[in-house]
Amino acid sequence: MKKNHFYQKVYLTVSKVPYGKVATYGQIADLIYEYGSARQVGWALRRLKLPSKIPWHRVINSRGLITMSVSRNGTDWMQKELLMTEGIKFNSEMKIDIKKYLWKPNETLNRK
DNA sequence: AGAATGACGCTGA
DNA sequence: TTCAGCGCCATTC
Repeated sequence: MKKNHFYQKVYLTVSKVPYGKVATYGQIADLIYEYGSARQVGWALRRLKLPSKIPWHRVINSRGLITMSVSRNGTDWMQKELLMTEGIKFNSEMKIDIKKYLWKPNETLNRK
């Protein structure tokens, strides 16, 4: 893959998400690829093989939900387990308080 | 090369 | 606020 550079940036950005925080696909996409390519972030994580040093479980959709998909071979529920381990509380609908846990790249990441 | 798919997001109802 | 529809774009068939 020639565009492996794209994935590297995704992994790098995701790695910067601090413990107990979450980021959305759109947020990551906006940081590395400009607005509009949120889906490609999902592709990058899908290619990621486990176990991985990348905190991929901290990446969720804008609704504050874990995107469930049969294509993930069951890694979706694993994500929930990992997030709970980080102290993130889930709602009755497996929904988290994204307003509280959303990562702020502005403060955590060094300004560009 | 063309069409379908997908770990998403935004807007409108 | 929640649900459905349309749009984006790289990867895969």
